[in-house]
Amino acid sequence: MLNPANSEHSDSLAPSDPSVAPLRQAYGVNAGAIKIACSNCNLRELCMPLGLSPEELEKIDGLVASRRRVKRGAQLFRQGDAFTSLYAIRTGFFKTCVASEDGREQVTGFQMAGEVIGLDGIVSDSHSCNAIALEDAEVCVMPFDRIEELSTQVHALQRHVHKIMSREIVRENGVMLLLGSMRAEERLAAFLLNLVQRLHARGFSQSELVLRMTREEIGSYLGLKLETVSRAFSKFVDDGIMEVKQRHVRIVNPDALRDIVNPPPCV
Amino acid sequence: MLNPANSEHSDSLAPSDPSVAPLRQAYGVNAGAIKIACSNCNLRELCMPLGLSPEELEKIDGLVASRRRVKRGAQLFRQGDAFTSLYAIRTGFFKTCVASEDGREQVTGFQMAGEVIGLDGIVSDSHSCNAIALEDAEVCVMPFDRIEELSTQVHALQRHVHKIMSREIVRENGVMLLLGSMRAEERLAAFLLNLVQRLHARGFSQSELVLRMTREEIGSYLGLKLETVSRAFSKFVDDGIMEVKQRHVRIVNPDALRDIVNPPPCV
DNA sequence: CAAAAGTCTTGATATGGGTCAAACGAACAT
DNA sequence: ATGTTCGTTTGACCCATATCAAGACTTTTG
Repeated sequence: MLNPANSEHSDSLAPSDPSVAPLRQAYGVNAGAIKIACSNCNLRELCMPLGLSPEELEKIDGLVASRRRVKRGAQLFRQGDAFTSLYAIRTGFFKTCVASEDGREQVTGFQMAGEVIGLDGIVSDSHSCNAIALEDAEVCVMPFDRIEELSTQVHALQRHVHKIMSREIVRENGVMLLLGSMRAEERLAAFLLNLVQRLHARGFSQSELVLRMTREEIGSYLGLKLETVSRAFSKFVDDGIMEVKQRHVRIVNPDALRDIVNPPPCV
Repeated sequence: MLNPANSEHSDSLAPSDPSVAPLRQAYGVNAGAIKIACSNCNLRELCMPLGLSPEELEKIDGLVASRRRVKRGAQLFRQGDAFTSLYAIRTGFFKTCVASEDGREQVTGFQMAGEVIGLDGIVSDSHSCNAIALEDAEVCVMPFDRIEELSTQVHALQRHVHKIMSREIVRENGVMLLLGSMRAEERLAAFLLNLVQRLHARGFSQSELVLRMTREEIGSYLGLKLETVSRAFSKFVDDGIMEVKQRHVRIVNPDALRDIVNPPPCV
């Protein structure tokens, strides 16, 4: 059975940082006084390149100018804001969305710890989408001119920036495939599989997750109405593929979910 | 009236290159013998950064390792190919598309002269989509390791690469909005307006264009079936918004087309 | 604690676009 | 020139999802 009552702590997307906590105790300082340094951060392998030399690591430590807390519902940046920095998510969960002139809104992505947002702003020096925290969040602010400066010195960083942008392009290709050619249940199945896969990579369960977004936000992302999303969830429950209680989801039969996205060849 | 018969030359996406032609004559050499150099290329302002110093320009000239011709229907690269280079389109017209395991295909973009393709390959060192020429084409092959090497020396190039990738991300955001929230006629209107706008930036007509892709390919890009695309065209013709004869399109009432994409506020 | 606002589920009905089918026209090969 | 293939248009019908509506549950606010 799902037990939503006790999961608010364990399913947090912001596991306490074991690499920092001991330091904090040893020197008896508070979080604010600790130098902001990627070399100390347990998310480093998610947002930063691997295999850096000690010297390179030291340079990289200068990348993060500051940290910024964003309350649930607040905007990290909005359409039209001047672009200055990329943001690496330390804790919390975001959505990015674009709005057309006549008010239609489209969620373009959901981002979690270790992922980088703000890439949309580079091309025109101003952001073309909104980034909104879906739960209290903290981000590392990385001024883009510093990134560009350091990229010329640390080749692995340059590589990494290129890969992050390319990954986003490939991700959006996948969403286009989803929006252009999949049916409602296929879309939701693909979405859920993607979410658990990313959460699993961060040490969470492969089968259980807590959605941080509403049915309407899921629907916007998937090009569906909230009622359709709700019905698809109900269908999955009826078919014994998952248990759903509000935003708590447990995937009982992941293979069935995969088969929905990629129907097995009719033998 | 549309006159398809005489437009095969004038509407080519590959205007002859006036900056190269005189050189060719002066030295009595053929195209192959001319040094491949962006500094000579009239598309430079489309694929390369502006405001380079003479020294920087000279360095940039080393970027293009070779040119490659791609026949209509042939693939420049395909899903799974090793990633080595980005390609700047000199002449011709491409589509990029992704395919899911079960054979569904989604056109992710149409690219024309001056645009760069191949960015999808950076993240995993192998391409995740197919690039197919929709008419005989020629591309400049830019080995990506050279790009990264030069980027560390020429700041404007680094900037430029970042902007090109960001632009692609923003474009795909727009397609997601289109696929997620627009109706068939809105999608086609938005698509046509985008096409003429890009063609106009290359010196072609604002109102007349020749489609290089089939109804089916348009439909795949827009998340519609070819019959729906055809019906939307017919509707536009009925409403006097455009004239359509096969792939030749003349936009008679661009304002009406814009109103379809962005309905004017009900006063 | 109660009221209010927000979120989710479910049912009934409507509709935009998909599917199937047929015919036409253009391009191409024999 | 003539048959063949491919792309396009159009009609008839159908279905997946949208829309509208009501009620239940949850969270927030006073």
